[in-house]
Amino acid sequence: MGLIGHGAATRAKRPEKQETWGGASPGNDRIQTDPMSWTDERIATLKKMWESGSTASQIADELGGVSRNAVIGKAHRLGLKARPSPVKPNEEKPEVKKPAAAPAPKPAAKRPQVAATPAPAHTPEPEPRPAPRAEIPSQPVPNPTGDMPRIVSVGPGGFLRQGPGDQQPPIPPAPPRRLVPAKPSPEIADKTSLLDLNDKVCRWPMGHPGEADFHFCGEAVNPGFPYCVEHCGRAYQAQLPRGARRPPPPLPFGGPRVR
DNA sequence: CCCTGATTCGC
DNA sequence: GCGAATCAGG
Repeated sequence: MGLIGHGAATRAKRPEKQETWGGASPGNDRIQTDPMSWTDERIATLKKMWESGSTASQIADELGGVSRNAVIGKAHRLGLKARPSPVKPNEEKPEVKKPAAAPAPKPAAKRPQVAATPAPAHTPEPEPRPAPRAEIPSQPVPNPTGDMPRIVSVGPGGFLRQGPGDQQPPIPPAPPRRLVPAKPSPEIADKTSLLDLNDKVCRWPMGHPGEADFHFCGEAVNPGFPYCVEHCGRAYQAQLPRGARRPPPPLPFGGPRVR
């Protein structure tokens, strides 16, 4: 006794999103009705974007009519999951508590969650972690003494450039992507691997670091450049003036929705 | 504070 | 099955 069930006292109600398609005016038949159920297409888009690394918010915004929670819930129901989640590194650590400090029983009476989770605390899954993977050197460029003659090369874009040393590559060409736990699938048989790199072959990364088939271009370099002619055209681009930002990332999703 | 995803639980 | 409410880490 003595325990008075004080409901949510300071719990501010924060309806994440209560989008109501108020636009559904009477007489408006034809077009899809409110249900907005998870059609196959919507699910497909959800999957695609989810696996693509898009955030739940973006997916929800793209799909429209659904909250990000709905997206997350659906994704989990679909069996999707596993993405860098801010909260969920839970890994039972054996013997890390102090016997003297006591278990420090947490009241945790914040909410009647009825958890009742026995939590066996058994982790019979050692899961052997593969050794760390070598990283790509940003710019190994052995370029030793300045014995390199001043070569003026012409890029595909018709640009002129001095030899290395006068200028450094402006932007790193490696598109940052989701890192994966390194798969043991050396499918890079005839591919140019990290060890195959030298100043004669193109260092343009193909794929994403950490992936099984990650390798390098390996084509003959454009004289004076770390990349071949083709990739020079991608690595060295004129700086666009402010205001002319470049937001055109490939949109491989099913429905190119324009807003 | 914002963001994120995970989870719970009423519907 | 769905998703708001809530939790929790960055």
